[in-house]
Amino acid sequence: MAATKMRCDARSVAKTNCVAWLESRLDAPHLTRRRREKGSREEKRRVGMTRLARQITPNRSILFHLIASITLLLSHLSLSRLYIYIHQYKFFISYYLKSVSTLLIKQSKEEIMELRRGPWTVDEDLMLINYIANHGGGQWNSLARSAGLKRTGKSCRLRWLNYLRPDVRRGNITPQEQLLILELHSLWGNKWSKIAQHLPGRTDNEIKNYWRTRVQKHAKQLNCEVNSKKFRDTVRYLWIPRLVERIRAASSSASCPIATFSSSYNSATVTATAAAATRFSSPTVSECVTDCYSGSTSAQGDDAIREESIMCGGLDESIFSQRDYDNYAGLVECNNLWSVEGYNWNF
DNA sequence: AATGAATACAACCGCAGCTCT
DNA sequence: CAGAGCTGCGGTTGTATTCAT
Repeated sequence: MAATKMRCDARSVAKTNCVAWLESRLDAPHLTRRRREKGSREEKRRVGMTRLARQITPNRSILFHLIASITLLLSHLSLSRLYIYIHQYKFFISYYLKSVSTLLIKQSKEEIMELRRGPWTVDEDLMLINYIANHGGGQWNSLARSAGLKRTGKSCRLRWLNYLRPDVRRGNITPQEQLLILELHSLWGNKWSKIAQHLPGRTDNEIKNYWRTRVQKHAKQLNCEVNSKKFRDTVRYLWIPRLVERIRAASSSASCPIATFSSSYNSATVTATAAAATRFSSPTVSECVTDCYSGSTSAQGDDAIREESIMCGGLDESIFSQRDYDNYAGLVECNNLWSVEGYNWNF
C-alpha cells in the first residue's frame, strides 16, 4: 500500500515536473533571449566557438529536455491519459516538433560545415574568385554556403574586398598617397572608408593599417599623441613639405603620372608650399590626383606599381631623420608663415 | 646562426543601420 | 512593429616577416 502510494507520488511529481517544464516553455521566450546572449571575447576565443555554435548549444538542451519529458510521460501515463495530454497540448507539441526538426536540420548542416577561421588558403581563394566570377558578389552568407566555403559570409566579404578584388592596388603606399591620406585624415579623421574612396585601389583596411603603424610610429618617436599639436605641427612643417619635395623631385627626374599636379609644388619657400597645400586641399585638385591614379592603376601590374613607388620616393621611413626631430622646435618658429587663408589643416 | 623585438598587415570582432518578413 | 539577417565600418588582435643584437 505504502509502496503503491510512493509510486503514485513519484508519478505525480514526474508528471508535475514535465508539465511544468512544458508549460514554462509554451511561449518559448528563451529562443530569442538565448540567441542574444553574448559571451566575453576571451571566453569565445578560449573555447574556440563561433557565434553560430553558440546559438546551437542551447538548442541541444531543448532537444534533450523534450525527449526526456516525452519519455517520462510515456513511462508514467496510461494510454487514455496520454491521449488526453496529447489532445491538451497538441498545439504546443506541433510547435515543438516543428521547431526541433528545423533545429536538427540546421544543426546538422552547420556541424557538417564546420566553420574555418584564420588565414585563407589558395584553394579557398580560388573557390571564392571562381564563384564570384560566375555568380557575382553580394548575399555573402548564402554565397559562402553555395560556394562550398567553410567560412562565414562576413569573412568571405572581407577577403574579397580587401584582398581578392581585381582592382585592389598592391604595393607600397606612394608619397602621393601618403600626402592624400594626411590631408584627408586632417579633414575627416578616422573615416577610413571615406578616405579610401579617394585612393583608388586602396582599401580602408590598408589605409587604417598604414595610419596605425607608420603614422603613429612617428608620433611615438616624438613622444606625443597623434592628435596633439606637436604632432600636427610636425606633419605640417616637416612631413608634408618633405613629401612634396619627394614628389616634385620624382616628377622632374621621370615622367611620373603625378607630374601633372606635383609640378605646381615648390617647397623651396614655405609660402609656396602653403599655396600648394591650399591647392591640394581643394576638391578639384584632389580629383586630379585621383584621376592620375585611376589612369595608371588599371594599366599597371604589381611590378609597375612597385617601380613607380621606388621611383617616386618609396616608403616614408626616410622622410624623417633624428636630426629632423631635433630640429622640430626650430621649424615651429615658422608658424606665422603658414596662416593661409581658406586652408585649415584641422588636425 | 640563433633569438628576441619590432613591424606590417590580414583577419576578426562588435556594433549600428538598413531591409525584409 | 518586432525580430532576424545582411552589410559596412572602425577598432583590435594574431601572426608572419623583417630587423637588430
